[in-house]
Amino acid sequence: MASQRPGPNLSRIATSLGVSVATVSNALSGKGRVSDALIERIRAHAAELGYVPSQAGRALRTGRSGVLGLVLPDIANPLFPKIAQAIEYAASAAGYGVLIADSRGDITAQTEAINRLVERGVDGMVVVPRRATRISGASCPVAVIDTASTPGNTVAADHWQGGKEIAAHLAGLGHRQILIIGNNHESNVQNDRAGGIRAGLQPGMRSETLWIERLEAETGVGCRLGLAEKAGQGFTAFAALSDLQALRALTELQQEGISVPADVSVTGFDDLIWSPVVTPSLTTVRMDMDTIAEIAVSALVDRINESGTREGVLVTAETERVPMQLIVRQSSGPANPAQKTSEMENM
Amino acid sequence: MASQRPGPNLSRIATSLGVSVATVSNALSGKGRVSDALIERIRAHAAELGYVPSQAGRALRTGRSGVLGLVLPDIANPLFPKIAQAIEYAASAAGYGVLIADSRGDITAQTEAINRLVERGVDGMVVVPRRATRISGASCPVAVIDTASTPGNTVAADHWQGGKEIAAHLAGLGHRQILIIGNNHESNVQNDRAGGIRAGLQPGMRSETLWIERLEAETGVGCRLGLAEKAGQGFTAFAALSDLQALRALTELQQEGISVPADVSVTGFDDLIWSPVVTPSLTTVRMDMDTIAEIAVSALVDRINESGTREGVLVTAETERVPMQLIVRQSSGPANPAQKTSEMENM
DNA sequence: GTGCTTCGCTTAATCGTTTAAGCAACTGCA
DNA sequence: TGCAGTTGCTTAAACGATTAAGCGAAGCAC
Repeated sequence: MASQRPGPNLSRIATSLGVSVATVSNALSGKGRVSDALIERIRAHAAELGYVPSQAGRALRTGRSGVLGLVLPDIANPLFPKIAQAIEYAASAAGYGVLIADSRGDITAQTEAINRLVERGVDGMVVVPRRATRISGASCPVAVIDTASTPGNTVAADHWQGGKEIAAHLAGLGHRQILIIGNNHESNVQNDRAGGIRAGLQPGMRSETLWIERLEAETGVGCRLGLAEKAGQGFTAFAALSDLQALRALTELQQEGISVPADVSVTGFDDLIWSPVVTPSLTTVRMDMDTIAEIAVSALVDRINESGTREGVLVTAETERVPMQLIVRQSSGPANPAQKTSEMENM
Repeated sequence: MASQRPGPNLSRIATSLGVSVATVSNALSGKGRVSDALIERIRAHAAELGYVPSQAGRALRTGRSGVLGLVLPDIANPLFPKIAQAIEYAASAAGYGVLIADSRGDITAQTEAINRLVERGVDGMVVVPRRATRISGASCPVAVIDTASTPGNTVAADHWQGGKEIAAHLAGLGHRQILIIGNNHESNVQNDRAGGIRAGLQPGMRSETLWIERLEAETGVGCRLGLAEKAGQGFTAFAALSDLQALRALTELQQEGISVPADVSVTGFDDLIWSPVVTPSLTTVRMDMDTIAEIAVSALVDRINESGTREGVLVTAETERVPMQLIVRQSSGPANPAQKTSEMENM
């Protein structure tokens, strides 16, 4: 019934060559004492037979599955592709597989998802936490990717610095009144980004923050953001805390006849897939996901190799903040002098 | 060295209760002959100790890992979140974990990714193939999710029918000249969608197709699509084959002062994350990913359970096409009579 | 009461790998 | 020659689960 694996195993190689399984194992892993000649013969024969070690056998013996878990709790997060891709790449390079667990946005489901991963015997996991959830002690090393201000964060993009880049960019273009557009004021990431923008403002500049979820709670989902009115009040730059909000702002402004970047500028965060192809293409700030993933995975792998005891621990990395990179495109331009003052309110 | 798993195992439960491991195994799986009373005692004790079966041990013995592979070769595909989420959910419901393998868009890497999954001992895999690649015989059951016209396709959204829905919708609004905007003319999915649109046109209607990749090959990446000129030629509806292209069309039109939907209509495909929140919100066609994933996974699981021999086979499902659902939003409206004829060319 | 079946549990083998321990044979040194 | 140390391989015991086979005891029929 239990279909035997098709490929050859150690013992097949061993009998076929007239040696013991232990020798084959040693030869392939390079661990024990085997003569160079025999190592060569064994390796050649293994390759010829297309030998693939059984992860199950190895996992059972070593207590290590060679698999990392990836928990992505935010439903349909547009960053998902980049994160998953980067983590998979880094893990794969380190010889690990990646088991995904999505909790469909549900907070209790996050714990369930983590448990499923643990039951499957992952050696560690990378968690991109939902909002401000604490990771309850899973029984394996955990790396958290969120933002520096999240307690227990392992590594993340330097959202604060990204915000300062945006502020500096807009300041350099002559903007004085900036409307920050965020989605959720409880998000650590968005708060850090907004904080960075505010910290980067120069004397004489002011900002205001619009949280979409709050607005939608009053006015209904998908409502107008009322950006035309804000432009009338003298705001010349709209700094969204994510490209998704930037896109929403951009299209709303365009629809109401306000030209970007001639009349006002719009910026985003994350360099999501559509940012280069919309018109005008979006000025944004990109996170170096590959580096972040590599740091997270190697911190995890280090901890796995070092600790014999399989305790659940939040791992730490040397580099906690990875710089973000400003990508200047068409959606940001010099401040329109006509809108610099508040005279437009009366138009 | 090999850290022993923290939790209790069968033998711990067995000795603790003074019975044999086999009995414990039988009691928990409900397979052998064990008295009801003892089953109850064993289950209770296992639960109390927080027993979690070792997947490694089970996998080794049964030859089944309880893990499915998910191969998503298109780099940063915006559908990734929905697909991964749906597959993970369906697999999880069927008691399987999901191991991801992204091949970063590289075609040879697709084979590598598949091999990595096989080496990790997946019981089967779901492949969303890149372009028109054939899946070379992996040594496990494979379900392909692409489109009906792809050879070996297991299940997919009915892209053709989706196209017809769009055509019918636009026809009903009085549009007569439709510009189909696709990205890649080698994509089976996009061809089916375009074919469906053309098949759905009514007498007196005509369509033209614009492939962005071709245009970009001449004019450069991120170039204008020249939709204003097309509008001048009498096209009143722009039917993109993906929401990404729809977004590109929408923003280009808005930027050039053409109002959507007052002057022209724009539609997309896939109901991607931004579609409801842009202004105007996008009329699109949504695929039922949950159903598709469920069909793919259950076809896979059926095949896994039935076949003792672990051959590589493309599995088939009863339902090959899952209907798509038209989502009418703001970006499509009645055809503007002023643009119906070709008089605008001279304006 | 004898023989047969069924019940309820145990024994033991097995999956494929790793790795500690053991054991010849050989080397080097006195 | 004798003894220690090294080399090169083998033996065997795990890891944790599943499952076929075995085996007393009890139930049942004649």
